[in-house]
Amino acid sequence: MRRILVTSALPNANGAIHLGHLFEHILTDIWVRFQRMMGNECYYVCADDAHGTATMLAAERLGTTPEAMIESLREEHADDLCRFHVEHDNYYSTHSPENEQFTRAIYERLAADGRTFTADVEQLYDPERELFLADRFVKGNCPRCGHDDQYGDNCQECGATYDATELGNPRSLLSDATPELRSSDHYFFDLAQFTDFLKDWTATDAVQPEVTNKLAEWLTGGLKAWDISRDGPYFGFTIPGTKEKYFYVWMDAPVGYMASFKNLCDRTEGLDFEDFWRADSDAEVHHFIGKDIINFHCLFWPAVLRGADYRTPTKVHTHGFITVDGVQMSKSRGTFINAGTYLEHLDPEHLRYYFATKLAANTDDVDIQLDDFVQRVNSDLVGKVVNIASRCAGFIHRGFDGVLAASVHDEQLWAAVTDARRELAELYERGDVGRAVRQITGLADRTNQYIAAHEPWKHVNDPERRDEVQGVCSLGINVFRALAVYLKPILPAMAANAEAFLNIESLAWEDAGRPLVGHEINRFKPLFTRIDRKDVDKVIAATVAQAETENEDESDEGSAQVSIDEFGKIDLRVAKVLAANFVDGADKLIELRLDLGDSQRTVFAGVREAYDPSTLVERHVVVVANLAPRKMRFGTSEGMVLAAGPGGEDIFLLSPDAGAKPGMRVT
RNA sequence: GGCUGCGUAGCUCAGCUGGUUAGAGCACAGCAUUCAUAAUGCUGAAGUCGUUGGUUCGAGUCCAACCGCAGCUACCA
Repeated sequence: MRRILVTSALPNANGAIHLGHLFEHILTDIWVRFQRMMGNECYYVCADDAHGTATMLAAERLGTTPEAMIESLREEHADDLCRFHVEHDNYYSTHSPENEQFTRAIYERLAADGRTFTADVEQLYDPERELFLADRFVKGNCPRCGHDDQYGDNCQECGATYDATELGNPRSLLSDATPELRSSDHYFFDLAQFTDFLKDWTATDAVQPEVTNKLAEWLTGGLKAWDISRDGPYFGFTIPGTKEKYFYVWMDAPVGYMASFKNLCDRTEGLDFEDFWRADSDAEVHHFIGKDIINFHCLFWPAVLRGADYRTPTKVHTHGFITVDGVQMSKSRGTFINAGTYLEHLDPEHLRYYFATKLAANTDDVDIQLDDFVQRVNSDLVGKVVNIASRCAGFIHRGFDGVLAASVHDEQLWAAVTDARRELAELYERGDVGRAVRQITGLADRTNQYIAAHEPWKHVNDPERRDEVQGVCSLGINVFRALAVYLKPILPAMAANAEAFLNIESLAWEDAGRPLVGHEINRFKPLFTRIDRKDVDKVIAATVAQAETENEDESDEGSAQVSIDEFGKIDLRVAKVLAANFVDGADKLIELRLDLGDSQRTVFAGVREAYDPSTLVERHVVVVANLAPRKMRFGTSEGMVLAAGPGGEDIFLLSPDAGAKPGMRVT
């Protein structure tokens, strides 16, 4: 039996849990649940990352203390994640006595062994707020291209990277004051001492190959010393032997993994911290992180552990980012979806399943396509997997008093299902969950084919074929049970419903290898509900509404409004319909030939249910003339005709009043 | 700019160390079916595998350049 400690990256204590956090915690949780099903001893800890200037400033703005603010957020975060069935053994905070103790002890060990040094650093200082300014709190002119309004680390316009002290006309974002250059002693961790160790370590399978490649960039370029101190005022832990020097948040954040685990050990009988963390521990430590923080987890963190004589991570599992419908999550688009908003309208397992279908052991970004989300859940889970149980259960109850057959009707099908558990276990272990899901739905397909081929509904009243009907439907139920086992790491609540239906104890992985025979099952009740696209739209609308309220408070950035310039980019024109035709093979589209005055073009419009083509010819419509052409199944659409209404039969095309001519700009 | 990764049917993706007519699911069309949460089955249509050049008897698969997308570029959490 393996002993495994698992962590997800620590959410910041400065905002709600959103889709990005959910992705990481759900994929970690799937792995953890799988390990537990395999009989391994697996602990999963996390915490809020509480420290930093941002926390301090946010608390100040709210008129409260950082401690009060982070504690209420911690509770909210833990609750949100719990409601998505993410099963942490401990959800702690980096602002904890354990963490302070570990961080200081690690630092003292590093300092005693000559792994640290101090040096003078010149930094911008806000004389009004009386604090040193991190790069994100300074703006000025880019030293290379001179562009205004650039942050202190790199230029959005020309891509240059530079030091904040190089900015022209710098100003503090906190006070608008002009920062002064001040020098201060900083404490450094001498990362370069660990270069050889890191070269070896990053080349092992402790990290994915593409991560190894990426890290080689830093390793061959020469590692710089890592500045681990910040000047006060700062919300964090003070560095031993100093006044007003604090550990940089990234110094104590990963130590927070240890602290959270220590806190768990202290209240768990028989669980020993040192068993997992001493240098020669044979337990495993797995970190799940996003690709934005690989340098912290694959360079700094292993080096710090090594230098402090702790064990290094067994594996760092790096994943990509979440996008929604192809673009980054955005508050104004309504795709910066918070956990709480989602839960008001949708089932957490819908999201768990959809994420699972997208999971692979690589660092590619994952795109959530809202239509795809609805379809996959409805057709895969409800239409295929759960449907097997649903269609078989009735026969077993009506004809056989709810008792399953005494033997397996089709050994070949059962073997395929049961043999899959070995490969599926490998896929879960590797994190190739999407592939596992595809195999599972493939088995469901095969089983639906099998049931259709034997047509139990035809033979159920034929006394001679009663045994066959019972056999077929019993095997269907058994396959469903095996699939519920395979899906249990992803869908724990659905699995629990299945257990109740099947009248069995908690499903274990090896149950997929043992059929239920001569067993009485309970009546079937829907185990899983389908998604209504309208509920997805409600989540989007609620998120947009939130963004708008936030904008009223601080109309800083990310406004849901568009500027006149942005509106001006959209070229709306009056067009005359020259021809309109049905499209062969399409039941929603009409192909329109439009006259835009100086040009003609073809546009496909989804208005067939509402309009007869012949009534459209000669009428004027409003068209988006500079919309990127879109290739569709029946041809390329070169624009979009504007219409109002929810769709279907309720579509109403816009028209200009009499006198408008084709080609006229709509403004 | 440098680096990492990605670019295969309308959409999501498989295609391992290069080898016969490029696969699956969703969506779409037709047919069948009615046991099932309008679920299921069968059939079909759909791709110059980002572009160009190269290596090879043979390349989606290897190499180069280019184009596009995403991310990183160390005190932003």
